[in-house]
Amino acid sequence: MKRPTIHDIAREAGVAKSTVSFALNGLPGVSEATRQRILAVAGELGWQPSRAARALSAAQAEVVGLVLARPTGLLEVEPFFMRLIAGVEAALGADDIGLLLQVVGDDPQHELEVYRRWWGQRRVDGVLVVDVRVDDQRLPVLAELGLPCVLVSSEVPGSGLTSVGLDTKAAMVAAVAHLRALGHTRIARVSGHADFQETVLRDRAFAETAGPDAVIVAADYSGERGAAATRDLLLSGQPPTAIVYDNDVMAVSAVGVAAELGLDVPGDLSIVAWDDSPLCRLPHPALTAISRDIPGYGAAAAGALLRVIHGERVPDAVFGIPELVVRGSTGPA
Amino acid sequence: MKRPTIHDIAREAGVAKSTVSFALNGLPGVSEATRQRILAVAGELGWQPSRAARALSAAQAEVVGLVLARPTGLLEVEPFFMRLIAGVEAALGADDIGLLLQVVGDDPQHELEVYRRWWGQRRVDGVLVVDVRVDDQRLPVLAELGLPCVLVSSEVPGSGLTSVGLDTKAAMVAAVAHLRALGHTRIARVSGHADFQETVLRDRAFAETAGPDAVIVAADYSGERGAAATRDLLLSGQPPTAIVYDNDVMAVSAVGVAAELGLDVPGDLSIVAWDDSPLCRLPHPALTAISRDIPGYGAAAAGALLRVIHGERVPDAVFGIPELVVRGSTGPA
DNA sequence: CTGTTAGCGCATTCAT
DNA sequence: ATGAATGCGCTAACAG
Repeated sequence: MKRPTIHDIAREAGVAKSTVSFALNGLPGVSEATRQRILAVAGELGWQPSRAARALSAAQAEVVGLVLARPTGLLEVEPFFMRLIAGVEAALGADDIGLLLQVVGDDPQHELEVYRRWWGQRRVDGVLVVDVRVDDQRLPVLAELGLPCVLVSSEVPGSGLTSVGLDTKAAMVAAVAHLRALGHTRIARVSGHADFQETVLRDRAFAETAGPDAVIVAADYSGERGAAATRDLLLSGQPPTAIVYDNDVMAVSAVGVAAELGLDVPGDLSIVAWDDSPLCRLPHPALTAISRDIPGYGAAAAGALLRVIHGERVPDAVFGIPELVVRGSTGPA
Repeated sequence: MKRPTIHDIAREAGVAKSTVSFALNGLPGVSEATRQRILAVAGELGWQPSRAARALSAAQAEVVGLVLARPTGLLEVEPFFMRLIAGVEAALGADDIGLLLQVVGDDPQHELEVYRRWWGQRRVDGVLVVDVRVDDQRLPVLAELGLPCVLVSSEVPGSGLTSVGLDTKAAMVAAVAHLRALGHTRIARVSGHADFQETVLRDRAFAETAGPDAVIVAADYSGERGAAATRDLLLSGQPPTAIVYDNDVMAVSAVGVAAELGLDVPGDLSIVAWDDSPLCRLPHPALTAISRDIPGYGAAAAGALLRVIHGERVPDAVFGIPELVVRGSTGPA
């Protein structure tokens, strides 16, 4: 009544353990007849390989890790991560690789500590790294540790680490062009964490697209900061007629701010969200948004990680084509 | 330049492997002097235990699993899970137990398949089970497999499985009492998945509190269904003046519906959300909500799971005291 | 084609 | 107090 082992199968089938191992792993060196018999016995016994034993022997955990390092107040309402994870697991599932998740506060030291432990104990074979910052202090450590990883981020030239990115520029162009076409000239943007690399890229893309003096107010992806930034913009001397937000959460909060100030959306203010999670359909009017295939993105990143773990040298990649989904929150200037 | 093992430490310190093992694990049978020397050497060498070896030897994965089985459209915007996970890991971190996460579509068979694999391969030592349904088909399987688990749910009498729940009745009473005090008499409720056990409990609590003929419209936690239910209610012959929602997402969408219908919140409609995630502060007015310590709840459930894994018989428990946080979305009838 | 054997790194029992 | 020996379940190199 205990877990059957290869040894049990061997005894039951009247062959040697190694024969069983070969048969089970589809390796040559076993006659088709014996292989079938072994498989049958394994099936009857309900045998499943022991992960621990396999991991020890193969020196492979068959697990990849993901650390989420944001204050939970930010994490829990940010749909991006669950969507990413869903995609990651789709790619991992085929090889039956597990995903070890760790959410740590906002402490980069803590995050590095997790990587050191995970890799030191070979608890994971590699990790996916999100929220890459400018001059990210994690990157050199990761490189030095030799922990296989893929940056879920645009490329980071000096790092020597593989990245899988999204086309930020194209997305920004789509958003701004849409607003321009509606006649907007005073277009502003409320950005995410100022020291995320992605934010800097969007800053640049926005400046190149909306003009160098287009206003950007820095926020941090949270509803609070997003709302505050929106208030600042709308109560300023020259309020914008359209605002592009760096995520859905801040864009949703902007609808609230408009209501609070008695402004009509999109009559007085057009709003563009970024990511296009189901959050965009919560407010009225529903939000026009930059839409990207986040699950697909996660799957691509996970696929790249598997190859990196496998020892391949994987080139940086850019995933997918952003699209603008027009809903009620944008209208003529 | 490769990973040091206990053997290396033993050689370096001039003792036997077992002595090193004893010293490292704080077991008696080693002189204090040797212990110190061994610890010093281990530190110099940067030794870390191999998880795979330890797991094989101890027949313990030191990992617990969590399967999330909802359509991703629902998962990604539901803050509950990330908050729960944050709490779970807080409890797991102390013992350095990992959390293996698996998101599967909406397929209960698929979920059971995951449990069978995880347990068959001893990839996890136990699991946390969420979204418990009425006559949940997973429960007997879990019990039969002998996979240690804790239901993140109110108790399920016949199941033989340990549960950690929240005080649903108290929460409902708080919500309804608040609305009653404001003079509301036509109070309705928009519920989550009809076949979740929690929904049934809330149905009953609502009927007991708001009166047996208080209207309940069944939805599924999604913004779409929540909005549709709200529309149904508000466009009916006797529209309610207050609605209690089973989660934050549907409550936020209700603000949108009110705006769409030209109704004032809370002037024409009072809204109570359930969970009190940061989502509640996104709309204007901000949402009054039933607040529960979800991270704490997750930690409690994880703690119970650890004890179950340890072989203890853990009694069902109810965690924490729900509170009503009053914000702008509720007002006099 | 099949069986024997020796690790993987750690825990632990049993002698010394 | 310390060291030698064995097993966890699987893989793989080797000999038969």
